[in-house]
Amino acid sequence: MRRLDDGSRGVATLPDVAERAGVSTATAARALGGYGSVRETTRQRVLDAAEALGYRANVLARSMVTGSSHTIGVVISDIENPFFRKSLRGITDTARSRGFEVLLANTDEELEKERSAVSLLEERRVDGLVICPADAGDRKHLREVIAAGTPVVLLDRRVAGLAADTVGIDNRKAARLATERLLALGHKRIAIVTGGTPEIRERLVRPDMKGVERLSATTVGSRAAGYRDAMTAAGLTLRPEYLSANGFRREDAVDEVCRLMDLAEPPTAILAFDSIQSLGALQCFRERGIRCPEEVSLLGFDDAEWADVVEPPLTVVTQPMYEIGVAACERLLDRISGEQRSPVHDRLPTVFIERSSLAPPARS
Amino acid sequence: MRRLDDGSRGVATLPDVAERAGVSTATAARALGGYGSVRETTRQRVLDAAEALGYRANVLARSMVTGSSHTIGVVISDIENPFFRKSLRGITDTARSRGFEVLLANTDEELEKERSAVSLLEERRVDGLVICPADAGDRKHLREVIAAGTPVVLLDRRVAGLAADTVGIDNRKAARLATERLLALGHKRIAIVTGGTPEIRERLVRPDMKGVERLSATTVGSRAAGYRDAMTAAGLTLRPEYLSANGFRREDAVDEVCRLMDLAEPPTAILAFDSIQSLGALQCFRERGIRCPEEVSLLGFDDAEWADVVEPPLTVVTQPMYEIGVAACERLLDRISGEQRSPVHDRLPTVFIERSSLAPPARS
DNA sequence: ATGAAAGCGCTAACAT
DNA sequence: ATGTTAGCGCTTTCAT
Repeated sequence: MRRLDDGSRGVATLPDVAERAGVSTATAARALGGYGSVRETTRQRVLDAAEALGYRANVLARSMVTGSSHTIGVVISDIENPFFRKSLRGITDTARSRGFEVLLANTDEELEKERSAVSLLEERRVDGLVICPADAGDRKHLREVIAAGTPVVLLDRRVAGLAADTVGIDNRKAARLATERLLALGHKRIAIVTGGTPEIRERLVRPDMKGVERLSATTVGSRAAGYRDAMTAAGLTLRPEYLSANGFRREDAVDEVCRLMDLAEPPTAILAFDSIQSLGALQCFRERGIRCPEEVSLLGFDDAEWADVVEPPLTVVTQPMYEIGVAACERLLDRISGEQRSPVHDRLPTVFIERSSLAPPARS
Repeated sequence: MRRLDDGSRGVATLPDVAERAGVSTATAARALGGYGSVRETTRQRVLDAAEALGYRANVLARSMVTGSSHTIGVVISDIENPFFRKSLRGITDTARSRGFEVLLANTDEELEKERSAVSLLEERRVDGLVICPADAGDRKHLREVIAAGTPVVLLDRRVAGLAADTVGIDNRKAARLATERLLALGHKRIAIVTGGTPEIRERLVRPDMKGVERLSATTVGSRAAGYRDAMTAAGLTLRPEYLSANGFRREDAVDEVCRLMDLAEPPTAILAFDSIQSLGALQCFRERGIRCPEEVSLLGFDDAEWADVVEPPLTVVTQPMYEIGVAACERLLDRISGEQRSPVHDRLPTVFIERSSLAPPARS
């Protein structure tokens, strides 16, 4: 064991193992790495020596010469969000099963944090990145990392003009279907709680929600477009006051839903764009003593683990969160192992789970 | 930019920057790293060259020579568990603010996965580890990594005889207090849903729960001991059928709580050892049409984000999950930067949050 | 203040 | 089948 005296950790290195086994480092490396050819007896000798010394390969050193760190970076906005958390699990499970480790970074939807995360991960020479890009703003850093040759796959949100694979769902269709369900129940006053930023709100409230589908925040944009499609197809006029985008946090949603319910003509149904927003709506109902679904129906995106245990049990459109993570990671790993093709956009199917938060509108 | 032609990524290296700036690599390194001494004009020239080439330091190479990867490994059982995920957020936030990255591994409470996770993280030369050790079994791998000189801090669970810092709460006291609250309400038939394994169950059901406090699964053990302390202090006899340990997953908890409620003399109050168990209990109540708290009271550990929105809103004993993560990470980082002291066991305070899932026992 | 040169621990030609 | 050797990109003495 080398350098035990100079204060450093007493870790055995390849030369140590080689010496003990009485072979060259090359042979030791071959035996340990299971490549090239080594006589069986030699291999055994090396393995024994490694075992005896408690040898652990230094993956960093290996990465330096092979140029591959066998690490992927995951950049998501918030691990607290059920969507990302479950996707992350899909990513890590897949990565590990293929011998990759995962470096994690939270951005809290802040562009600056996203930039620094990407930068730090680049410095660590990750072999690729799974990113859920911040909703708006400059995408230079993403363009650069792709240009530098690092494969990137986008999770959940699509970014126009970026040469990266994308994995998510068909948001526009899912939102349209969800809205149609509400419409079929007889609802006409349907509000959306998007969790978007104030800037997004400005786009939402343009006449006829024109151009929302081209919002940089593609998830919100697409879902909003799906909502608009269904509403206009039903011959309904869009009310700007039913289009909410007040921030992605739960408190924001509580405030927003309360505002909605305080309207002279409150909505009879609410479509919440993610589980945090649903939770906010539920909290508002509880605080105000508003009965759901008698007074207002609630339809949410994402089947959080608590969705069937709240009051009322929540009817949801669920995305295959874990599978989205798996698919994203697989796409990435394929690219890393050299697959060449133009960017693909995977759209996984959603599922409608009927529970008890929907009812026809009350006669008023 | 080197090797752009041989197919590798077009990343600039230190020599590239040095060449362009017309200095040696040593000077370039000094300018970039901000150490040693460099003339101001030289430094500027190097910085400009780096900027122009889009130079990103290769942290791996740096690690090789410095011996520090500025990375910590986090080994937890399941990121889906609110406790771990909030702790993880505390860990990552703290690590990042001090310039460290986080490598994540899930173990699903499986010892084998824990072993391999620790091993893989060691190979990556993490500077330290935050581990929530599997509940039972052999701890050789932990002992070894500590012996090899890698600092380790234990999250949530304590392991007897391991020279590692621990960060968690005073589980025994928290459980005793929780049980006393139930007792004060008049409950005598109080069950615990621990989420432990069948092996743990065997220890639980020994006469008078003797020796539970010495269980290898220290969280369950300590909490069970706290429960026992309160029950015996109140002069109550322990009923083995009220001591449940059927697995940590939600379905396990559902089954177990249903079994409890099917007893000839079902408990009038249940103490759930984590939020997953609480969720399971709630689901059982819902499926069986059991009214809570009228027919049975439920007191849970951990304040999950849904706790105030379920029916009934859940009364809980909450651990400062985020703060536990922060403290664990800080302990670890201090050790990494050379702090020497005998292992400490931080016990952060718990908070009791009164909501609506507790009531006096029904007259029967 | 700056440069030359020796590694960190490993892999990968190229020899033998 | 095995050994020799030259790096991977960086930091760090030791000179100058």
